[in-house]
Amino acid sequence: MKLQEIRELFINYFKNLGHEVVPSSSLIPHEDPTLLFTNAGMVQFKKVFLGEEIRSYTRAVSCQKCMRAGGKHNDLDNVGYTPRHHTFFEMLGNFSFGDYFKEEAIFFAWEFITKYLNLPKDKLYVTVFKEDEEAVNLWKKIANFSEERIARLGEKDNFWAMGEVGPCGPCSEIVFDQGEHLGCGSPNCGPGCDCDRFLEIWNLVFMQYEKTETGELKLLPKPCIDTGMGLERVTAVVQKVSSNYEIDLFKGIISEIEELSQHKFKENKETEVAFRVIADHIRASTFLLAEGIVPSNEGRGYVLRRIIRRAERFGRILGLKEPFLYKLVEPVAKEYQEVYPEVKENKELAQTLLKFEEKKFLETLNFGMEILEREVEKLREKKVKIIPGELLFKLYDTYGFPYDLVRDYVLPLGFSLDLEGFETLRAKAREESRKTWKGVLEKIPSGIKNLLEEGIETNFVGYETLEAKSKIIGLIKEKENLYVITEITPFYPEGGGQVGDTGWIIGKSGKALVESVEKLGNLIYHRVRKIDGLLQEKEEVILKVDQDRRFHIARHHTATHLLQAALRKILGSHVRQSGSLVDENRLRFDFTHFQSLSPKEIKTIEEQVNQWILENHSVEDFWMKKEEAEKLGALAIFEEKYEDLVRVIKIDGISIELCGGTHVKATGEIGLFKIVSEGSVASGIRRIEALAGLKAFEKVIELEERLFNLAQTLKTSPSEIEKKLNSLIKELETLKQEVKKLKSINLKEELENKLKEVEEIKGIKVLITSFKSESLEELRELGDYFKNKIGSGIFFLLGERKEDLLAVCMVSKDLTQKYLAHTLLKGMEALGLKGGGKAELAQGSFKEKRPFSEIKEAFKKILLSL
RNA sequence: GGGGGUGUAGCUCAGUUGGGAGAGCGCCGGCUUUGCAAGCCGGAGGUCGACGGUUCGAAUCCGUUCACCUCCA
Repeated sequence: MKLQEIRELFINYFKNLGHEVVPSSSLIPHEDPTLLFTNAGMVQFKKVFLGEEIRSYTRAVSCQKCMRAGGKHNDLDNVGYTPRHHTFFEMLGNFSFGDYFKEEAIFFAWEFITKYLNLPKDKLYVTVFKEDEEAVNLWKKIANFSEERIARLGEKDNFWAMGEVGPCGPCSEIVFDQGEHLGCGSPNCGPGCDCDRFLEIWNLVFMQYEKTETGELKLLPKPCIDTGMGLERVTAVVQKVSSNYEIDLFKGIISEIEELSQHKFKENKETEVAFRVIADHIRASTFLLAEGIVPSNEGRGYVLRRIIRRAERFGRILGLKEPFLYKLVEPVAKEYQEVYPEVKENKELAQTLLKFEEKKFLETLNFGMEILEREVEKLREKKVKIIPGELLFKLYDTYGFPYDLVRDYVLPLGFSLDLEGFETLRAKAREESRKTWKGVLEKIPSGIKNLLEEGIETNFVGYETLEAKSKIIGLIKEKENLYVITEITPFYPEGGGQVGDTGWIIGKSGKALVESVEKLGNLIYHRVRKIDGLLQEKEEVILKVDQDRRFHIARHHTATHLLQAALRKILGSHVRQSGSLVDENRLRFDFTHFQSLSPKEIKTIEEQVNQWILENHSVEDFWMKKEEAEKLGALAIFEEKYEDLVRVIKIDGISIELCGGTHVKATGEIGLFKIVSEGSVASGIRRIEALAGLKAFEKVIELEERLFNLAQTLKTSPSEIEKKLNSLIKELETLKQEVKKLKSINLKEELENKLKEVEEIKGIKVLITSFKSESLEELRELGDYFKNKIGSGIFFLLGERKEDLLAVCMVSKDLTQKYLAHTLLKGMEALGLKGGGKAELAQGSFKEKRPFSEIKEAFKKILLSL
């Protein structure tokens, strides 16, 4: 049976038992900020289990894509060395939300495994929680198991909990005996053993308790079922192969790696590990990229980068030293595109990004290699034969150069490695990083949190109206700020990249200016200022949004949607929003794209957006189920949390986006759209800033005015500016040349006169003179002139500035044996000079001005004294 | 969120207790050559990432900040 068939069989089996077939949710858990990736089938049902969400069904079945890398579950470093570990895998599961419980769950599992997958009964065992006699009895009854086929294990293995508090319960795992030859040989070896012989294939969780904060276990009124069976693992068992990597799904991927590397999968232990790593990681990378995650140096993007780099490193073992991963996207897509369309849709994007990332890693490696070579050379000179832990760590930590590549390079050169030192430093750094974690800054006023806990919510009516009457239900003063909470409000609270509204709250005997509006849960609070008179609790007030400002914002927001649509149309569908800011003055849009936009592209984008504005498409908003919106192809921002019912903004024929913001009614209202800047925010992410409506018009006027002013200054018309400017530049250049010539003639005369001032002291040519110069640089140049002219000698030049005198002392090289410029200069310290320098050149300044003659005499004295 | 590193000419980089901003490649002009490759001579090109401080004087020392690389959370 193929993997594909097992997946279908499982889904259909439970579908026929009345289970709702729920599609896999995204690898990015939108509803759970504590989780980096979806790591189990139950993640998307978490809220249902917690009783915070109610669905129209009570039984569900799913095949969920999962990722275990980074975060709590991290299998990354095991992948390759074991036959079972994956970063990416699929999890089959059936769920009961207060519907059936233990007996049915066990029965279904048993029936599926024995009757549908036809696994031999004599190879099957189970483990149960040691206190769960109910499960023991059910297994005896349903599977006809004798006591020795049931292993009773402790809390660590067979008791499951969602977190510190919340639903939990015992679980039971179905174990498959792979045969004695894989066993550990221990006399205690049995179904609970960790060794390769007894393979856990299906975990059934019986959620029957709720753990309270005091640690007490309360019985749940409606116990639930959550099960999970790794698809790759069960397929391996069904297909009777000894590792997950030998199932049908990996065949195409493995043979492509063989083709590329000219090595065989099972050539030896080392190649086998490398093949597994690459096969696993390319699968994970393809799925992550297909979900819109881009390699970066933090969060999920960082995990992706690590996966790619790890694959790259193992590729080197197979002699793959050029980018190759991107060539493996194709065989991965082939296996999955039917079931996961996102893989097919984002295939090209995944290939491009992978290649880009691979190239970057090669650069990193080259750079690290250079440093390594240099350091190794140094060690050789010092006759050290151990690579110190500090060096290993520095290469790893600072330059991202993996330790095993260092090993491969230095071992043949006869070095050993201080691994212990390396690990110590690494552990220290890790500890340091964890320790300084500060947690999120709490800036929400406590009074508002209290209101939320009381269950108070605000009804937002700002989509329909800009003015509303309501009752004040909260007045909170906290530090400098005053907050007003009303039953309903037309004020849009900051969120979704759109700034909050401003406006006024008007009561019978008071008026307040709304400065900012924020939201906590469903509670909207206004921060207000400048109270005219007094607002009172429970009072009826009028809430009035600043209408002009709101329209400016709406134009910018709708323009943002048009911009995104235009970017996708012109640059490609890999463009995804990765941040956006909309206020009354501008819009800022960050998106994934890996090179800068050409002026031509920018122009085309501007033209497209303006074209759509002229076509005056209608802008509609409506609420719909999230799944339906996704089916329509609505663009959703990743990492953003969306409820089941979502608001959709549809610009007729152009774009559909999930969005909570405020918009214009038709694109024509935007009026004009103008991009003002394009640049980079981080690697792979570009930023565009643009203006809409009146703000764009104002910008154009401003540009026009500047042009006009420029023309006036240049005494020409705006159309002639370039011509005029060019001729001016040319003129300036010739004038510059002339001035230089004249100056040098003048200067030459002056300098020649100065040459007459040269005296001989102790047989040395000495020149002490002053200039009307304000810069040390000039004095140095003058000094150079004399030095060239006279050759051997000592030169002391003074310059005059507003506050002080500058001094430069130069000694020609042949005299530096006896006279040092900086010693000569230091000798003048008694006159208030500060400075220093080297043998040939010293410079400084006199803090207070002194007559030239005095300085000259002093300098001569010093010379004579030496 | 924290640690480490980098930022100097168009590119790759040097710049040594703080004391004259440099090299190679590229670019422009001239010469040499039948032409090309090359060679010779000359030239342009720098807010030394930004801001602030210390100092007579900062690319260099200190502080802040930004960007990029990298390890970790």
